[in-house]
Amino acid sequence: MSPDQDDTAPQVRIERLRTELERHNHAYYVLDAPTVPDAEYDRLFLELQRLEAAHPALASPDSPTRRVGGAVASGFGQVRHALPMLSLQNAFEEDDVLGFDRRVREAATAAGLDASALRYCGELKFDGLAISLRYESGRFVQGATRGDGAVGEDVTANLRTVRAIPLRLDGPVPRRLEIRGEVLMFRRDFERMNDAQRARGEKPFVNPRNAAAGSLRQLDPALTAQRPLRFFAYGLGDVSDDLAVPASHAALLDWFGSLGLPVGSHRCTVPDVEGLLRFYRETGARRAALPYDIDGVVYKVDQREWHEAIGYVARAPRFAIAHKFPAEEALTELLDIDVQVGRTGVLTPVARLRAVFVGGVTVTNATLHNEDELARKDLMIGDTVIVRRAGDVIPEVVRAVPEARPAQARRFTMPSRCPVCGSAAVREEGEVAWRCVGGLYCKAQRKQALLHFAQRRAMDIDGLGEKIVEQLVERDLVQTPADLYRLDAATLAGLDRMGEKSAANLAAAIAGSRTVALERFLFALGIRHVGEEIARILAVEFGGVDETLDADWAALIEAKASVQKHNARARPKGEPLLPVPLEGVGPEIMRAIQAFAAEPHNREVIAGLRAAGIEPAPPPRRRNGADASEGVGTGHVSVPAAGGVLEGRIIVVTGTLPGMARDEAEALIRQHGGSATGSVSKRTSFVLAGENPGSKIAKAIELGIPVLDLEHFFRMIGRDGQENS
DNA sequence: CAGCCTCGAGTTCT
DNA sequence: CTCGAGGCTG
Repeated sequence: MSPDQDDTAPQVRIERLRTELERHNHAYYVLDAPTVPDAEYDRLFLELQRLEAAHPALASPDSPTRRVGGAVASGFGQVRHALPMLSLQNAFEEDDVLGFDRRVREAATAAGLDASALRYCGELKFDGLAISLRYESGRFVQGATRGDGAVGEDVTANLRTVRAIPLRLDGPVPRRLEIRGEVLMFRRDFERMNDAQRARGEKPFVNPRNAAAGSLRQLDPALTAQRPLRFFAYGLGDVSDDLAVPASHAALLDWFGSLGLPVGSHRCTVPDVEGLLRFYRETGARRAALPYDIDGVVYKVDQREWHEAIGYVARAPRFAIAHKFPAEEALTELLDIDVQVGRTGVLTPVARLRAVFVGGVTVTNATLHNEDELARKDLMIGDTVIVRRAGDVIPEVVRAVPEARPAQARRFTMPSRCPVCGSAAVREEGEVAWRCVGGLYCKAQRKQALLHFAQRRAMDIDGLGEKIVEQLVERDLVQTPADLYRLDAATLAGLDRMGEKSAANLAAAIAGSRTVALERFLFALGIRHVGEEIARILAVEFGGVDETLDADWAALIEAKASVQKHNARARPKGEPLLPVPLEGVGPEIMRAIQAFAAEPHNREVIAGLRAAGIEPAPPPRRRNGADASEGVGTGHVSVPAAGGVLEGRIIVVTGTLPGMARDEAEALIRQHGGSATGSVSKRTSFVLAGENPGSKIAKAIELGIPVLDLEHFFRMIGRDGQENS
């Protein structure tokens, strides 16, 4: 370089500034110990920016100046993870942790390892977003969200702006190195950001987690750059070689630290499960003092080389588990109890609560289920109550705090009249629920009936949601489902929150729903006790709407009872077993259909629907013998195929399947001759589990029922995995 | 009649 | 997801 430019050529000065700024970033964001005043940092930063602007040839994507954000993305590309980002099994009770320890030791022993040498590493479970960072030759090249575990979104440009993420790693590292960790926001940063947000008249975020997620998904990286995001590394993804990588998990975290990656400060290495539980309790006690939110702790087998040997259950590693803190509870006031009217007229008491922040969201409503439940909890309006987010989602009023009951607290009684239509409300003998007897005269029931009719699993009228139905009923534009087909786009466009375009779309959706499978149509009618399953049975048995409604139900009830009596009798003489008519449909359901069919109003509605051009397509003809399906197959009907690989298997689907809706999976199961049910029991053949499976997994493990993931399932039905675009 | 097993129905918030 | 209740089995 030219010797006349002081002692520092721009190239050298730029490099020095970059190194120094990164060092300050590291001190501030990773070590939490600032080394220079902010003003000094800003001065250096500005100098670097100027130099880079003056020497474009010296620009580099890993310069700290790039952290302010580059070009605006028009969407996020997809990144297939070289190694899938698995989710962890959850433990809620100590017993679950003991079970985890037992399984780890069994698996280790079975793999020929000395279980007495086992160590565990305990660390915090950050409440943020899991991401994966790819470094090539120590340089940050790509970052992706977890997505469904297999494919995530490319958020490289946004992650570049996160100052806690080093753009270069410090030290010898594998040529290709993938770091897994969590992006999150510190509580104090979150508060400050929200204050600013409010000051600008913008909507504040609900909690640090949502703020972090929202910030990371900004299309403009410059916006992300202004958000105070942090990062903690906790795991390893794909690596090109193992040479520099430590053998224990605890050492791995230390190594991350030495490379310049932030790692959680609280962790432990212990020889046994007692040590883990101690760590859990200590962490729980310190939780509020941490600067960020955590939702539990994570335990991992410390010996990394044991991990593969210990193996995986379904999509989750068996060598690690997340021990969650109990559902967060909060105190609030029971302001009032409202009564909602459901599709079948059931009156449901709903608690109106003083807004309270619990488990990461603001809760204002909670169902109180029914009169008995209310009595059990002995709630009075005005009570201070404990609210919990049960099962991770649905808020629940746990109980009242009796000491805090004010003198003017009021007792609540179920109304004897429907709050919507004023009809009588009755509670049938032996039932828990009060019901409005108003039927379709009741606007609440009419609305719910329409919503049920339009729902995806019924007529699938896209765009006919609560808001629209509300207006259609209130303006008397629609009384019955048949009226829907008389609406035109112009009328629809006259509704609030409806433009020309959406009105046209809705009109098209309504018209398009006229071709429908018979079982969906029968389900859509909303006959009491007739859900999807019973509707399917009826469709297969009767093959038509009239055939179903005009059947001699009284005779069928009789016939079924006598056949069952006959079959139940001892038959030593080899008396033949009679085929049971309508298996799964008992007297109660039959009476409900009979009552529906006998109601002239229902017949009128059906006639109206038919006049509107609705022609439910029957499922393939039922075979009397055992011949193969010659059926032309009217299309989207899923009757169990005889002879499929899954014939006779009962399968339960739980969790989110990567790249596939739950219904699709269930349809697939039926296509291959299996049956899909909703609850795990001894009869269940196996459970098909996706991401974040629910309690069904626990039940399956308890009953010793196999758990498969989508890949295994595909293999089982002889279809290759990833065929979705 | 008791004890499963399923299905139906209702629900919260983003 | 959870609860209630109908259907079926022993």
